[in-house]
Amino acid sequence: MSLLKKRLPAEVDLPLHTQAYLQIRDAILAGKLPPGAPISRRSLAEQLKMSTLPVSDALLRLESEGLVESRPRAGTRVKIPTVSEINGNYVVREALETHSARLFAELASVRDRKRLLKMSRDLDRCYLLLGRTTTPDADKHSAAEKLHLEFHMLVAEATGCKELAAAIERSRVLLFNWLFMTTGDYIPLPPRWHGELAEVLVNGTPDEAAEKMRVHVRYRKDAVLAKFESLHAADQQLSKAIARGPQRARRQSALLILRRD
Amino acid sequence: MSLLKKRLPAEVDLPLHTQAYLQIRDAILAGKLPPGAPISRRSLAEQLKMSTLPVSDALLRLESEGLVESRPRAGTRVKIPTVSEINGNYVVREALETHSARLFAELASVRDRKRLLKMSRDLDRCYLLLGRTTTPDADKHSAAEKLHLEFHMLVAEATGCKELAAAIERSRVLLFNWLFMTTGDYIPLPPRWHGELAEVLVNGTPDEAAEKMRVHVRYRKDAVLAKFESLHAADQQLSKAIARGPQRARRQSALLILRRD
DNA sequence: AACCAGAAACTGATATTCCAGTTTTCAGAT
DNA sequence: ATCTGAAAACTGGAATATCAGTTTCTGGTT
Repeated sequence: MSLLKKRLPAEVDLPLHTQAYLQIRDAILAGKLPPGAPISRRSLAEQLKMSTLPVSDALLRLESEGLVESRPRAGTRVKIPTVSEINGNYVVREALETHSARLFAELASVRDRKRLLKMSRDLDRCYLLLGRTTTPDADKHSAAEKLHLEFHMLVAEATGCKELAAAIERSRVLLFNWLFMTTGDYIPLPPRWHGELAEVLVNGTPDEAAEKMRVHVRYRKDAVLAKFESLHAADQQLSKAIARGPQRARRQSALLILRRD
Repeated sequence: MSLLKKRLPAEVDLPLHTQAYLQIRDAILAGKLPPGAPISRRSLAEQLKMSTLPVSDALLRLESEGLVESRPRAGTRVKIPTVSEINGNYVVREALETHSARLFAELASVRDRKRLLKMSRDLDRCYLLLGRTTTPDADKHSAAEKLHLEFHMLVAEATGCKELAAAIERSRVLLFNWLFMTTGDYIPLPPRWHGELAEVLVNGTPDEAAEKMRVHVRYRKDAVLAKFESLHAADQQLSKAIARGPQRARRQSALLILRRD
């Protein structure tokens, strides 16, 4: 049984290494390949019906983007971030998103401002529902995060600067993946959390927008970091073994859900 | 005659594709492969004494970083940026560097603050000398820009966040390369330009540092953009031909200095 | 049981080879 | 001279095969 779809016909005219990149990336982001999961070029090539060469190209690219880590001649796996890397990611994100917010307040179109307000209401409603459910649902959680991503990308794209939007997306993709590691207990957000943010972005001065966004980005940072630290501590020996260790893990842990077909 | 060094012995234990990446990148940044220069995987592989495969891997990586552009089955060349891309690069850089300045003011060590002040004096002196010379010297220009890069990297590294420093370096490397396209007439800087910046970073509040850095980053932006626009306009048909056109250009222009051995 | 060495299995890296698409060249027609 | 079109040259993409390093397995020793 394969974890991946086989050759979407829609992507048929892209180079194989691009198809491989997109499909592996999607599999990781969808949680089919969770952090720590070993990746075999050969079996992946078989599943994707291509040679190992385009798969290697795709993995090289994913590695340079920080989604995957590889040790020469030993193995490749979905990257398990360190606490320091997560912290660094948040720092970069704060830089990019505060600037994005500033530019949005300065030059977003009326149409985009209205769209942002509407999306903020949807998002708040979505999180509210999520907070009420007794049993944590991974799918709903994932859907909410996807909407959250869309919200921030709307802000970035409304600035009209593609490069800024791309940089923010890169930064967010990593965090998006890592959030699945902590899925289970949900970190609650204040009510109207995004509504208030959108309000300031739409009607506030650029400085106010930037500062509001700064608070927004920082809000989850400490909670996420603390959770990662406790996970790493609880699982110290496994974590250490994995740091330089084998590719094919056979044990499960609170931190990792590893699969071996 | 080869443009590239052949296999540095110091890098001998790195994977070949990494060696290729480093050497090609250095060749581009040193101006041996100027923007627009065609890149042949086969001849490059021969020069580097390896097969085309690691060279392809290296070029794929350089492409994802924006230093090189490739059209399937047509050719690869050092990237010629558009005006919009240069503008986007400046936007991202402003976001990263203002945040870097803010963090520096907040938590840089005394040692790093002193080092920054010293370097700012050296840098100002360097630019002063550059402004006085009658004939523009590409080597001196390059040396000054290298020092300039070091200055900003010191600020970034003193924040203690590796990911932020890496993001700033990526962003700056592109501009560094593009600046060589405009070498010839020098855009003068006010005296004590970096001295004043360093002063605020070292002694000012985080907000003051961020705003000072914002002004600093924006200063050259308009001048650089204007120059690029005029170059593109003056060279419109060639520029257009190149946009989708042939790999091996045989003509020279104000914009491009293309080589064919 | 715990341990250790050697064999087997697997891994990523690389060379070689071939293929199909693009560009260039150049002879022949206008 | 200028245009045209077919062939030649070159390009990047991909498959296959092989190599050397790492990890895992296995069976014998203590």
